[in-house]
Amino acid sequence: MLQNKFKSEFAQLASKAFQATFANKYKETGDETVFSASYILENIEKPKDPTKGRFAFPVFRYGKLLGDNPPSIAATIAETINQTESKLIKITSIAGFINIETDFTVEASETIIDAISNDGKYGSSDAGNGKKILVEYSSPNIAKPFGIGHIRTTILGNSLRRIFLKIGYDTIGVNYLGDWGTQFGKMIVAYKKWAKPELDGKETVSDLLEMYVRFHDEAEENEQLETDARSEFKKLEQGDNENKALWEKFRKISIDEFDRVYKIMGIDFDWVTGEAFLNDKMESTIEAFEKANLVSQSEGATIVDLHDEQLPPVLLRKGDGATLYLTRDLSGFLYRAKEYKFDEMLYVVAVNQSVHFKQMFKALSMLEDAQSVSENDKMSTKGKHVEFGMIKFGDKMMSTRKGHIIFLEDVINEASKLAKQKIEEKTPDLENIDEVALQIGLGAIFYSQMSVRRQKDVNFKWEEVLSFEGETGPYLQYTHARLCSLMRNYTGELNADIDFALLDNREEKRIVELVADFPQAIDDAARMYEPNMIANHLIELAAAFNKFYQRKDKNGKTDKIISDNKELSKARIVLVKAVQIVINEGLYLLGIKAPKAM
RNA sequence: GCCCUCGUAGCUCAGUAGGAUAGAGCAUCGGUUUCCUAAACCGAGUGCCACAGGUUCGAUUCCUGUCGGGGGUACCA
Repeated sequence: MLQNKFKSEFAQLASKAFQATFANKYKETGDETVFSASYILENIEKPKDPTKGRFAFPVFRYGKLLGDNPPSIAATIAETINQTESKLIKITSIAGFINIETDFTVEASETIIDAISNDGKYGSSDAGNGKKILVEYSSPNIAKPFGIGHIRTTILGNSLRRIFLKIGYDTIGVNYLGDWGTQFGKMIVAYKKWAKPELDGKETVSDLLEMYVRFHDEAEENEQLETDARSEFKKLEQGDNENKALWEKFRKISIDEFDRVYKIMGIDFDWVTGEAFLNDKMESTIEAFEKANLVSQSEGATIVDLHDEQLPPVLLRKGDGATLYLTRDLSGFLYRAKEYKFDEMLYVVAVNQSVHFKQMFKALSMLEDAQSVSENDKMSTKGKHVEFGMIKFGDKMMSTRKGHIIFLEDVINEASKLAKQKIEEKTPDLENIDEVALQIGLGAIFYSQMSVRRQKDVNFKWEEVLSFEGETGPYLQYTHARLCSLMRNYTGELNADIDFALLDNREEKRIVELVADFPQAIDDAARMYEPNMIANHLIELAAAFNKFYQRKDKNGKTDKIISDNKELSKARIVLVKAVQIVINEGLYLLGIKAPKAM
């Protein structure tokens, strides 16, 4: 990264400056590490207020060591550095901070050339080379519709997959369908009781949902239904033909439906699997725990006691012998560990399942301990629950069981309908209106999920998801369309001979910095499993650009990007191109399409 | 009861490897277009950063406790 060039230049010079100016004290302290270039490099920070400087280095910790006050130290070091006539950086100091300004022409030219020459690859890195990461996300339940409740895992996971690919990981996006479990007992009971013969073979997911909701309604009055459901599921697990046929039917209806919705949304997976896939792997999982002497019987169930006051035991088998979700997840982990030898396994699942994952990782760790797996070969430490907050609707939690659900597709339709109205009003000549309207509608929905840190609970509000103004997906898309429009309008030459020094106003400078910092935003997002950090960065960049786009000159007239001043226009248009590349790529990482016009 | 998580402007939220006077959007009010896409831009106001301690030269950020919201706490997922 370009930043490192400036930072290490500073670190070298500052380290020397400390030696030169505080030679005696420097020796006395006996602590030379804090004066080393590498230590200084590590502690360079970015001021929250960008007008303070490109980078900053606080010297407070040197106060005691050097027996001087921080402002004075900062001033002395700054002065010394400035005497060395560095071409790359210029130093000022204030109140204990050394502020670093970079040579703007160097930063602008290198950043813009880097972005343009790499195009879509700008911001890519090899940080993850040789490493494999699995990202499990979306994972809808068969026989249930795709509700708004699944939106966060789907959008977050899709984005994380793209982010890790971007930084060089061998990335495998996994859709782990909920295609097994007691809920199928419920569905089977419901179907056998209430299926409409005339619908046979034509049932849709809504029909399935109707039965599911009816089951829960009636089960409140009639406990027998729950018992029946458990026994139907057990029959299914034992291979009962009729139940198996029903299960396959439900599964097919659902998967076809999911595929259709994923296609609309532009969500990709590398491996679509499910719980049922693990059916023949369950026995060996339970055996492994038995061999490790970790299994016991309790209240009729087969359990693994985690010996942890905070964690309930893992139930491998229920009292009736059937397996549970956790049993299947354990099997899934062991299978993936063996087949993929991953370096990380991310589970993008809501926070209300955190105990489940704690139990799972603890059980796996105990298993590996019992098997004397060496610390280096342990897989149990590589699982990570990437948890996110719940979606509420009108202060109520969503609940499929109560039929309390907003269909994702309704949200998509509503959003694109609104987008279409807006296009017809603003740019009626646009060619592919329906396509762009969908992209914008999805942009609004996707962004609404990315604009908040994942840990937070979110309230689903139509007016928020359908908002196209301010900090929204459509704002970013609009900015992108504007950038594309500028490039279409530019008819001048675009040779390599560009005078970057012409980009000298504050707005242009800010834009260059944000373009330069884009790779860092990607790394941060990956480190924190937090696409929100990319979304924030894009908003900042788009805002900086829009400000520049509409800035006025001394006479109060718009200072246009494309003007009679050919050299200036050329320098500005390459900046425009660089911004367009970053926004396009950033939106891609969030799973959002960037139309060229809207 | 215990565990996890969140608590920043009227509303929704940034501020995530502790730093310099805490920032955006929405909403409200006012302004900008003889058109490089006004889905934009400019201007105006608002904060005991839930509360109380602690660590630190420095805490919205880390630690402890309290209060409040949400989630979870063996045969659902």
